[in-house]
Amino acid sequence: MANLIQMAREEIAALIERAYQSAVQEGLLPSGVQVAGKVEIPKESKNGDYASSYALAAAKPLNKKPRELAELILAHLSLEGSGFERVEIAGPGFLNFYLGAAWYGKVLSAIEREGAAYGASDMGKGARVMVEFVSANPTGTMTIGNARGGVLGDATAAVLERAGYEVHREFYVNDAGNQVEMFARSLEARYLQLLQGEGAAEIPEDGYHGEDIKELAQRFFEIHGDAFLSADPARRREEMRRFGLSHNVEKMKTDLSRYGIHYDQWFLESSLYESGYVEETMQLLTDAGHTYEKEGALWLCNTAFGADKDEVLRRSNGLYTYYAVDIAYHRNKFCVRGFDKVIDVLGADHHGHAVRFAATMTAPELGMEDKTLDFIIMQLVQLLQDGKEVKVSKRSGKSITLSDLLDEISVDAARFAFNAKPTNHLIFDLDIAVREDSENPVYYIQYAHARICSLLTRLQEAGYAVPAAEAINPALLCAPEEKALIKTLSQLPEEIHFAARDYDPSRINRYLVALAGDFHRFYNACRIQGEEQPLLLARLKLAESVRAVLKNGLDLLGISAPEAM
RNA sequence: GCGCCAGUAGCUCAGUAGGAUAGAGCAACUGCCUUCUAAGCAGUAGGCCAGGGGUUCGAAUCCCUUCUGGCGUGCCA
Repeated sequence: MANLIQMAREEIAALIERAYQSAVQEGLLPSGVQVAGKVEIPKESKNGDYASSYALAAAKPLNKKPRELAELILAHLSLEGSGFERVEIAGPGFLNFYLGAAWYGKVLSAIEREGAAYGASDMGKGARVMVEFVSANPTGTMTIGNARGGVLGDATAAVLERAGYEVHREFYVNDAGNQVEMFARSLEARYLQLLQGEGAAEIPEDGYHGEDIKELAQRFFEIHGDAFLSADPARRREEMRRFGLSHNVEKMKTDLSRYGIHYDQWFLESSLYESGYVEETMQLLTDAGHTYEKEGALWLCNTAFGADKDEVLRRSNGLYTYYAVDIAYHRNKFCVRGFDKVIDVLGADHHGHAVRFAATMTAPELGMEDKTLDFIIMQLVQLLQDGKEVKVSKRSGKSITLSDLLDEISVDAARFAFNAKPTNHLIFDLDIAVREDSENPVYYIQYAHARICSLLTRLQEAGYAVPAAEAINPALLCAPEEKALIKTLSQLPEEIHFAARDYDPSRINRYLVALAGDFHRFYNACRIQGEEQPLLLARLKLAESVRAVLKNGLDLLGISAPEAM
């Protein structure tokens, strides 16, 4: 699990610390001054492979001019036995370090040795983390927003797994409560309309008016005929509810699976009612004195925990609210199932809920006050077609569903496009996503992979096998394009580390674009076939390493790595 | 009103807990295939990092403030 970048950073920090101590010994600098000089990778390689701002940061506490201090450090700095071959002072006092050839060889060795695990770390130390995502209401079809949430959640989970967490992917099925009741009533109305004409029944005011409800009623009719026409309405609705939910949940499972998303668990909201856990949780809050009754409803005194308003837990009609069940659900995640950390991926329209729920979490009686619940709030997706915004409206039936989308564009393109940026506002341009050409960056990456595969085949036919990392001379890989490429290869572990830390898997997309770009530039500048054997073998090894890392990253994102295009 | 997210090239976006001359991709223009995939590469052009203050050696980045946009502030989920 080599993070060669981090190792290089630590090495530089140690080299400077040693130089500082050595200057102290000679009485040139005061002792005991702790300065955390930052080691960074300069934007331009002419400023070194790594640069330390130590002299800039330490100038004041050491009472020296930055440039002067840098000279002093440099004079006491020994690169003997380090991965660096050269260090110099530049600009206002940066210490710029240049890597030696052996370091480049180490990168290729690490990729070879670690294989598909390259980039992994033990950051999570095996902690059990649940990522709950999509959790679309089973009263309808999944939207573009769910498509984004699916990719974001799945990719975040993948990145956390690679970073050493034990990850559990969960879909929360809202198969109980008010919305489901509305769903059943809407279905019932459509069923009755089907049998007795439009005027026979009316969809409830807050019901579901979409075409999908009509279709579901039609299917129900095809199976049961008019058997439920004269049945007890409560029984009829129960039957239709069950039918509708199971149909919709199956559809979601199918669509998500087609999308490459597989859950460890589909958790039923209804199970929280059945186990009495909702009731128990409410009792807990009531016993603790955190609730009050007002106008026939039971309220949670959430302002006592710092929220901006109180929440209704039980409506005056006796039904529990989403909020109440959500408290029970999160208690279940932490206290029953024992997750160390829980991440909820939510749409921006739920951010208010996230803020208020965080307040509720601090109620000590719930047993979650010291637990980690993180929210990934993604801004809404704006859909663009023919350069114009497509208004998403469930009611008008104009919304584009996840399965519509997958009929239009490849899973690879969708997974890439929805992970193209962090959680902020995303503009999804259908016209670009549909295109299978260079306008679509996913093909840029896949093309690099396919190009290398073809290259490897050609060389194999010519009798050259990919050598072991130990067998090549890394000093031969000295062209700027080769060095840049290897440095980018070395960055995957760091990228995964940051992606896991910040819950930002879109870093991997950007990383892969950069890696593909570095490869294409290398490919253009450096030939392989026809070179002297040592150089040919070194470059062959480099190409194979790039292929492996591209595959590695694409796998992480659930995107295919084609061998030919 | 209050809260959350945002404002960087014509468009879509990066900018790795403050670093050196602000970067990609697309679109535009100019070149590069008799040799490993041109779905590629090289180059040109394109910027008051929304505006204004502050913090310091140094700010797109941190603080304050104004403006603009999206979302939230339901006995909806």
